[in-house]
Order: sequence, then C-alpha cells, then structure tokens
Amino acid sequence: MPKEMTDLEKLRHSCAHVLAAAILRIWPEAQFAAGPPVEGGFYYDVELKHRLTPEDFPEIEKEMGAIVAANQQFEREEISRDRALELGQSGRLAALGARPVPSKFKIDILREISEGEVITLYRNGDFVDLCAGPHVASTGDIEAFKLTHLASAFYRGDERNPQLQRIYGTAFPTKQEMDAHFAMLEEAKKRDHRKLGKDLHLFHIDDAIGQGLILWCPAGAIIRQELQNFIGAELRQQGYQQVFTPHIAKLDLFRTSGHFPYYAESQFPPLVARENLLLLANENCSCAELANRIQEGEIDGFLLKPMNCPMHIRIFASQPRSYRQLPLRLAEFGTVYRWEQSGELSGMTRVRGFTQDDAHIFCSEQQLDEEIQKCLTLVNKMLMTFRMENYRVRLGLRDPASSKYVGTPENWDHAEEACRKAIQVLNVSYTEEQGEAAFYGPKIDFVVKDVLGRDWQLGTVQVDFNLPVRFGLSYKGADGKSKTPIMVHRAPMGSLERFVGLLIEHFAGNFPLWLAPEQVRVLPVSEKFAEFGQSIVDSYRLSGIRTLIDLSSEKIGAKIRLAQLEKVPYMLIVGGREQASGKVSVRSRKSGEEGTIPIDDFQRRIQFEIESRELC
RNA sequence: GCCGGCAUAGCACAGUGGUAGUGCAGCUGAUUUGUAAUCAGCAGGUCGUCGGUUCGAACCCGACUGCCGGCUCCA
Repeated sequence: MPKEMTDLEKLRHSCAHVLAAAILRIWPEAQFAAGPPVEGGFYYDVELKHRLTPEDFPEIEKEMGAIVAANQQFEREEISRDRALELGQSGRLAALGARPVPSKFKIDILREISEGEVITLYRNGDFVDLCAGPHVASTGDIEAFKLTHLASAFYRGDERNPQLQRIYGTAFPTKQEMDAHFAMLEEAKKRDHRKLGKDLHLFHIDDAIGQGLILWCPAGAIIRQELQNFIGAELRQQGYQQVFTPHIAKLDLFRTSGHFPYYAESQFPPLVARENLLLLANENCSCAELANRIQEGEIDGFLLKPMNCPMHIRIFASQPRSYRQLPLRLAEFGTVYRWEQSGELSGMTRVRGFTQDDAHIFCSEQQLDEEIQKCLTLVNKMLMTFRMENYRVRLGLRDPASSKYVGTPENWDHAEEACRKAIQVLNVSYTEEQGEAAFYGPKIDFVVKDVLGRDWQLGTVQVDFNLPVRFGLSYKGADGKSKTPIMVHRAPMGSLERFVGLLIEHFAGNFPLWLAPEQVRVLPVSEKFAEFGQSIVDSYRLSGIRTLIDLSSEKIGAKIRLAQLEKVPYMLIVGGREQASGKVSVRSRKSGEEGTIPIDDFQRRIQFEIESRELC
C-alpha cells in the first residue's frame, strides 16, 4: 500500500533500489526481499551465497555511484497480478533481467497484496522491482549516500523463515547534510551511557559476575540513591506505604500467578533443594525428567522473582481487608530477575537483574479511574523533572489471536477501557498497539529514545483484573459483602538501571547538581592553601554537599581541566586572595568563571539549587 | 538464541609469522603554581581462554567466552 513518505524517505527508498541494482551487477543471482527507508537511512534484505562484509562496500558503492551518475529515470508502471507473477517466475523482479530462478520473496510479497489493490513496478535502467513507491524522479537526485553496516534479519521477522543479509545505508540530498548526519552520530556515541558509565565510573559489568548484571559503583550509587529519595518522597505524599520483600519465593507462588507456567523460558532456572536433587540422582533421574517434574509441580523449588506483584499480593492477603483500607498502595524498590536472551543484553538498558520503582495499588472499581489517573500524573511529573520531553505514550492492548493471556475477555475489555479513558483525561497523544499488553492486563507505557534513536520503555501503568482473581483476593465491602479488589501495577521510572542509563545519555553525563555524584570540588592554587580549602570542604560536607578537594601538586589549570573532564558542576578555586577575604572563586562546569563569592553565600546558593532539583 | 564483526596495559590505540609498543591514567621525585594539560624517572601485558598448524604464533586455523551492530524476544 503506498504510504505517505517524506521527501527524505523517498530519496532513501530510491537509494535502496540503487543498492539492489548495484548488488545485482556484482552478484546477478541475489534474491531481494524488502528494502524500506528507516530512521536514519534505509536497508535492503538480500539472500546471497556470498557472505557480505564491510570490505565489499567500496565495490558496491562504486556501482551505486555509476547508477547515480547515469541519472536513470524512475518509471512507474501499473500491471496486472498475472503479469507480475509471470515476471516473478522468470526471476525478473528485483533483477536486471530474466534469471533461471524465480524471484521467490517478491512472489511471496505479491501474494500478500490484497485483491483490488493496484500493483506497481518501478524501473530504473535495467532494474525492475515490485514496489509501491513512491520514488524520486531519477537516480541523479541522490547526491550523497553511504553504506553503513550489515546485520541479519529473518524474512518477515519470523525466526522460522530463512535468515537474510540486511545491508544498511543512508542517503541525503546533499553531501553537507550527510556529513552533518555522521558528525551527529559521532556526538551521539560520546553520550552513549556505556562509554560514559565507564569513563565516569558509574557502573561496571563484570565477567566474573555475569552478563546483564549491574554493579553500581560509588558514583552511580549516589545517582540511584538520589532518584530513590526523590520517588520515595513523592510516594509518601501520595499515601503509598513502603514494603520490603525477598528476592526468591516458592515456585508455587509463581504457578499461581501464572509467571512460571507461561514464561518459564524467560526466567532464571528454578532452584531445587539439595536433598531433592540427591534423591532424584539416586533414581537416575535425567535433566529432562527433572525439568518435567518441576514443571508438573511434583518437585517444589524456588524461583528468583521475575516480578514483585505476587509478593505484594501476599501482603494484601496477610490480613482481612476492608473497603476502608482501600486504596492500599504498596511500594518497593524491588529487584527482579529475567533471563533475557544473551544477544539482547545492552549496557544498563537491557539487563538480567534490575530494580523497579514498583508499587501495586489494590482498589475498588469506583476508585480505579482516579488511581490510574494519579499514576499517569506521577510518571508525567517525574519525566518533567528531568525535562525528558521526547517521549511517546503507548497503550498496550492484548493480541486477540494469542493465548498467552490470563483472565476473561470481559475483564480484559473492562481494563482496556479503563486505561483508554485515563489517557484521554491526561490529554496526551498516544498510540494503541495490539499485542503489547502484559499477560495479566493492558498497560500504558512511556517510551523514550536513546541517543542512537532506539526506543526504550520506561514508566508503565498496568491495570489488572486477573491476578486478584487467581490469588483469591477479597475485601469486605460497605454492604458487608466480600468483593475482589482491582490491582494497578505501576513503575514511573520502570527500572532504575534502564532509567539511569537513559539519564546518563539525556544529560551527556552532565548531571544536574542534585544528582551529581561530586557536587563541588575545591581547587587550592598551591599546597599553602590546602588547609583553607579543607576547612571549606568540612563546612560544606556538614550541610550534606558532596565536596572533594584536589590536593595534587598540579598547576591550577590542570586541576580545572581534570574537574571539567570529570563533569564536576562547581569548582572552587582558592588561594591567597580568597583566604584573605573569606571568599571562594567560583567556576562552573557550564559557564566557566563566575567571580568570587563569600563562602557561606555560595553554600546557601547551591543548597537551594540542590533542594529545588534545578536542571543545569 | 540466530547472523555478522571485534577482542593487545586501567582507558584510547599501533603492531600481517622471528621474544610486545605509543599516548593518557598510575607510582616516585622535583616543582608550589591563579582559571582546560609543569618536568623527569619508574612500573604495568601468558596479546580474552583452550586447542591446532609451524623450527617459531598477538598475527594463520578451530572451539569456547565476552563485547558491538542487527534479528527474534521483552510478563
């Protein structure tokens, strides 16, 4: 179906055709699948015996350059389905001419085009492709292009299908724009949280610990602690109650919740008691048999928790509940463990153990709308505090075709409607996406982009009519009857690991004062003023300002440079003049020299800046 | 998990078959400094791991581990 394309997308999509034509000049047997524009460029999926490597790029680019130089017109032609099929059979689609082997992927794509839709070919030079278009007028319009990287992709994104080679490239109307694009990418790489996390010693991932398991170094731990304090204070104001729960629980708990049966493969393997293992070993029980017996519940064990909700549910169930106690809001920075596929792990943004700023709200049906609303407002406020404005809101609905969900269709309808209503009240634009729900209910996700343009889900609010039923939760209503509560699962930041990862990139490591691991560094111009400098450090530390002093024998310029590179928000230069006047010479990370200020005045100023969580 | 690439000192990198190098960081000494790099010296590596080819391997081959880019997945 012809979609609306921007001019840039048209250009890039056209460049994908040029790429395909160039590849065919070198490898005429190449079979092409799809070649769309994407954010930042385009790709084309190709099946080819030759294993492409970046070393092939210059040769391919040379052919592409020849096609661009030839200034071939893009010609559109409407054809019948039969005619298209005929061309496909003779290998003529996505090809420079007839070939002995049919254009199999193109024929398959042709089958997917519904009756009544117009089928079009696009032709440039000898190259003919089945394509909805649109395209630029001619190949000569592509002034600047470059192949960027290789990847692999399953045909139609299904791992049962053949794996194709995906060649990525980009194109621009002018060379200058392309240069700017690559310069921007270089800048983005400098903000990458994996690089900054290492440079600034925020976190560490250690082979001896395990993939996807984060060690928070002291500097990173400060940032995390400040975030927890921030969220914690908000929650106290809003009537949440703090709880703590263990990292593991009996398998049966997660059988009841549905986590273990439905998502066994995305959890760390269960822990089985030693005596049970010995018993089974004596029976010569195979691993497969063991797994089976665990699955069937014949052997009990423990599971690292993949979610906190069952724990909070058991706290709810630990005493008789009355409607007077609702809404009951239980909050915890709860650490959960999930067995993510190794190829998916990435820095702090995709990990196997992470801590959610989690809470579960147990409420009545009448309270539901308001509770969702409050959660959304909280997420919103949190994002605004960091001025993370570049987010989108996604309403994740169930996929009617899938069986991975628990609960009745009526409950699902009810929950989905409640979410939709709440977002509409919030008055933000959102998209509804089928198949994005949690297994127990629909969710409203706040999705932000990282520096490289990849989407990450942060905050989430989820409505759940199902787990309370599975756990048989109840409370006594005002009418004396027993009722089932509704649950709201919510995490404004999502996971602290992912959130901090994105925060590092958002601020490029230049954290606002309240988050900065080191807030102030005192730089004596010589060791004669070490004692004076230390007295400032002592005084600032007493008021909780994170302050260090640089007592190295470097010259002041070198000390400044180091502090600047370490992204310390404020440098206080002290020498004879300051000592005599009881002042400090302030230099800020952001704007350089700020002049001299009495020691106590500056202290008050930064205390205010910290308390108000001012952004830099 | 799948496809491809990569792996040399804490970090950034050089080293295409003949006993491993540069810069920064580190340590020691000298210097005591006024707003983004003071000088000198020292130390630091089983070249990711294991196996193979070779008289000889950082370098060639294989397996494994980890990382990077994608794909699939993401309760």
